[in-house]
Amino acid sequence: MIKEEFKLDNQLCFRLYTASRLLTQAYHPLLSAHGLTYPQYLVLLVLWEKDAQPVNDIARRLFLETNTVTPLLQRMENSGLLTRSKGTKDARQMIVTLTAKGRNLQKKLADVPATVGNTVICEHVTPETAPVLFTMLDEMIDKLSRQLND
Amino acid sequence: MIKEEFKLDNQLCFRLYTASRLLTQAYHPLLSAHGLTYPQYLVLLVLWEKDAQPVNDIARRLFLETNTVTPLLQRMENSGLLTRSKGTKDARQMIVTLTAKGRNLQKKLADVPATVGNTVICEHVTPETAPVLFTMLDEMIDKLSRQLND
DNA sequence: TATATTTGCATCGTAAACGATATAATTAAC
DNA sequence: GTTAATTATATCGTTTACGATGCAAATATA
Repeated sequence: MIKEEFKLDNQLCFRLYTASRLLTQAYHPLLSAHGLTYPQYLVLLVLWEKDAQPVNDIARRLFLETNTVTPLLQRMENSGLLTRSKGTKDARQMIVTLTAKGRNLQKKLADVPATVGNTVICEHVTPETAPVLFTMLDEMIDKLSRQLND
Repeated sequence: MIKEEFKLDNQLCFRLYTASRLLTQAYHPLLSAHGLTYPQYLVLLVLWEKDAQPVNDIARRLFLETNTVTPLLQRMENSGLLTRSKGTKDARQMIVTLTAKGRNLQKKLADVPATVGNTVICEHVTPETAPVLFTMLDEMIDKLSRQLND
C-alpha cells in the first residue's frame, strides 16, 4: 500500500497546480479573442494600476523572474500593447509604458473579471467565503516567497 | 482610478497561479537532486498508486492533455524511470510501467511530502485547516473541469 | 580615482502546457 | 462488410517558467 503522504488526493500543491491551470483555461477564450495570453493579461493588470514601470517592478509584482518577463514584454511590444524605452535616471532600466491600444483593452475586457468570477463560484467558494481563501493563499505566498529568497 | 475587479489584489486566479508556482519551486531542490521535475514527480505519484496505466488514464488523473503527457513520459523513459509499450488488448494504447528505478525513487523521496508540508504551514494554513482549503479547491477543480469539457 | 561588487536586463537551453493537426486502431453505422 | 465516426497517441508550433550565464551601468570600496 502506498504511503498516505504520497497519495495524489492528499497533495496541496497538485490541487493548486490544477486549480490554477483550469482557471487560467477559463480565461483563455475571453483573452485570446483579443490576442492575449493570461500572463500578458497579468502584465496589463499591473500597468493599468500604475503605468511606466521598469521591468524589475513588474516582475516583482508578479513574483516572476526578469528572464520570464523580458520576452513576455517583447512579445507584447511586438503586438503593439506597450513600448519599452531605456530609463533616463538609470540607464540600465527598461521602462515599460502602455500604448493607447494597451490602455483601451481595459474597456474591451471590462466583463472578463465577472465572467470568470461566475465560473468559479461553487458551494464553498462564494463572494462571502473568498476572503478566507484569499487569506490562506496570501499567507502561503508570503511565506514561500520569503523562504525562496534566502 | 482602476476598477476594483481589475486590481491584482482582488484576483483569485493570480493567487492560485502564484501559490502554485512558488510551492512548485519549493519542491525543486528536493526533486532535482534526483533528476526529477515536479510534473514528473506527479506522474510517479500516479504510477505508485497504480502501475501499468495507459497514457490517457495518467493524463486524466492529472487533468492534463495527452500532448503534454506524452513528451513528459518520453523524457521519463529516457531517464530510465518507466517503460512504454503498446497495449495488447487495444493496440492504440501505450501502457506506462515503472522500472525498478522508478519504483525505488519512492523510498528515496520519502521525506519530500513532510519537508514541503512544513514549508507551507502558516497561521491560517495548518493540518487542521487544510481540509477547508482542500474542499474549496476540489469544488473549483470539479466545476471548472466540467465546464471546460463541454 | 581605479577596482570590485552589485544591479537591471537580456540571452540561452530545457521542460512544461496547450491549441491544432496527423495517424493508426477501434467502434459504429449503413 | 464497407464506410464513417470515434478514440488513443503522437507531432508541431508558440508561449510560458526558470536555472545559468553574460553584459553594461551604477554603486561601493580601497
